[in-house]
Amino acid sequence: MAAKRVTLADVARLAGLSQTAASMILNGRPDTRLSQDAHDRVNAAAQQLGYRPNVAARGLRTDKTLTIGFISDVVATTRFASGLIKGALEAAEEAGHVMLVLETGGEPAREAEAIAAVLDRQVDGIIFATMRARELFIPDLPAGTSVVMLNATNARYHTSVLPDEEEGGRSAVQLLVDAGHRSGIALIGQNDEVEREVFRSATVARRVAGIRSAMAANDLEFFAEESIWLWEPEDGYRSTKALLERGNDVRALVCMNDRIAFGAYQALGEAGLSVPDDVSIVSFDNDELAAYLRPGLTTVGLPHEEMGRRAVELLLSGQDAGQVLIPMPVVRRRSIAEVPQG
Amino acid sequence: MAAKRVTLADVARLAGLSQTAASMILNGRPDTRLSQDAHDRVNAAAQQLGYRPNVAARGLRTDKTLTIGFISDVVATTRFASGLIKGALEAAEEAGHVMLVLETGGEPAREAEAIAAVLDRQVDGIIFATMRARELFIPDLPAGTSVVMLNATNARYHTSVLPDEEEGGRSAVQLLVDAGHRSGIALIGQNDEVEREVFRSATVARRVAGIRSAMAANDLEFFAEESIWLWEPEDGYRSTKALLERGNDVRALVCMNDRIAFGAYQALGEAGLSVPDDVSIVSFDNDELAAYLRPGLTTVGLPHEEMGRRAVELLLSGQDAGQVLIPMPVVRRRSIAEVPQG
DNA sequence: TACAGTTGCTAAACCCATTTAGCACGCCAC
DNA sequence: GTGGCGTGCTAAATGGGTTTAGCAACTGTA
Repeated sequence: MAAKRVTLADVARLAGLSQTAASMILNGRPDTRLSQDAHDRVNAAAQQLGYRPNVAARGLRTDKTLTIGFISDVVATTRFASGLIKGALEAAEEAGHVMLVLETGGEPAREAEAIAAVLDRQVDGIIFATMRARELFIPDLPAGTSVVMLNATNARYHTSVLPDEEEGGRSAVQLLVDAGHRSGIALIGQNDEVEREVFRSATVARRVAGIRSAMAANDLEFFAEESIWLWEPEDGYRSTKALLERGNDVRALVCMNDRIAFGAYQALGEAGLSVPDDVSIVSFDNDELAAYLRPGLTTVGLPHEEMGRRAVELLLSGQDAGQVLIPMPVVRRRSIAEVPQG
Repeated sequence: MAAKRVTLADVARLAGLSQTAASMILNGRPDTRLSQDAHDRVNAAAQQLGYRPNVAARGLRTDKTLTIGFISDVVATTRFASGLIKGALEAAEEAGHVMLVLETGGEPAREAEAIAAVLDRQVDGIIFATMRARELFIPDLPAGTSVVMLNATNARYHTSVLPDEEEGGRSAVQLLVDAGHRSGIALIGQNDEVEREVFRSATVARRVAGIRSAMAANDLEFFAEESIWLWEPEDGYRSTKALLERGNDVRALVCMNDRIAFGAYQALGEAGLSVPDDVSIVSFDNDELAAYLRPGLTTVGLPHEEMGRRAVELLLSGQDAGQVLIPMPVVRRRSIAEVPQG
């Protein structure tokens, strides 16, 4: 970048005052005793020259760079959690900050590099984000570094922002209950028996807990639970197909995410069953898919933007807020049918 | 960020040499006449203290911050073009650079703010990206600012990276031709008659041109062209349904993008027609949707990652490369059936 | 009149690096 | 013995801001 910028010295010179005076006036320092006239001259000069402070130079002295480091595994580069970035970017912009975005692919070596890179640039704080909520191990950071975990947790840094999965799980079941569903409900994507030993993520466990607690509270039971290792459409398709072939009377499906639900739609369609007249479906995430499906999929959404937003706000507020749970919004579309009572 | 870092002065002190010597040695300056012993002592000291230079301080002197500004309308925050960011992020990382990511939502005021913000931080260059390739108007930048347009063009800054849509358009038609399709081919999403006056984007025009040139080269004609204003699944569904209801003998669809194709699958499914046995489909973008569909959708992909990558490489190389066209990869899945000749 | 207290402003240090200019020493040649 | 040169290193300037310490002039009070 060539073409030298206007500096504070230029402003001071034009205003006929010292650099000190110019600095104090432009920063609106309260206790200074500079005259109104001095204020006017400096402001006019700055205006006239189009002066903008050099953030790097200022940061050298003040240790504030108005810059946040956003380090994630694959958040920026996959579509699943890009809402996290969106919310964070917006909140940062509103606070007059800017975000350095780095991705590590979850590799420890790149992660260490990323941390060093943002620290070298004197960021005001770091947000660590993961696509799938999980405990994140991060190397030692200089004492005093502000950190917020986003969709992640960490033993040393307690401030973290997570979706309120337990409540979300309850909401999903409640949608079915409110529509009058009492039997023929299957869970697609999770089977506690089979998955006793697998750890998917801290939040999936909570989602399941919420689902089960709402089922129990309503005296309901799943007549089937299909375990799925990967939560992709293909898997949802196979799983639902297998369930259908076992010949049960399926009336409603709780799918662990929208991609599974997408596969379920495909299997149901092939079997000549219609959503929601024959089978109601409720799911999680509010993936863009959910709106594309016919009929639209009713789902309990991941509040990614709100989470990203809160992470930045917490980071800049500097307080240790512990775990902040963001409510998961219920997005009603047309995949749940009312069941006549009786 | 508290906890003061190790500075060059610390290293110099520990090595028993001047700061000058330490700086020169750590930067590997060639013409210096410092002794091997001095080199060893400085390197050891830096190692021992875990010294990392303060990029901001260095940038103040050298005008290089190893930081790139990435300003886009909605690239980071929607899933459609996040590949652009991914490629750029990777290339930046490989070059030891870091990216400041800002989004403007396409609003001129936010754009001006974004430009000022990255300029205030002395970035080494700026990449302007758009989700839908288009001519982008940007305010005056200081002379000498390095700029690359990504998936966009600009009158003043000529270096831009775009998908090779014309060739991509040809590829799509060629897939059908190679499979033996000669008739019953419809175009979904574009009708030159209707859309004579609408400007979608520079690249859509090229895509269409490529499609038409390949059709002409093979002596083929579309028997129908469905214009669609928005390219969403819902629109693709309606459009295809309308086409089907007109009772033509549809054998193949060229869809302008994967979301339209998604809707086409739904309409075809409802009409009891199977892909690809009854109707073959080829499309564009290689959206993640394409892999979710059953059968998988054959599509000509947007090479977003490669584009992002090239944009960073061009920016850092500093040369004016004009328009760089990145080939669109053909992604073969199962939505095109072979037609028996005769 | 003299001393203290305000008022209005500035010189200089500082942040952390890079870079320019140049010093001190040893050696060689004449 | 001295001018010239190569060797090995450093003091100080620089980049663009913020901040501390303090100066000079004026006002008010005893």
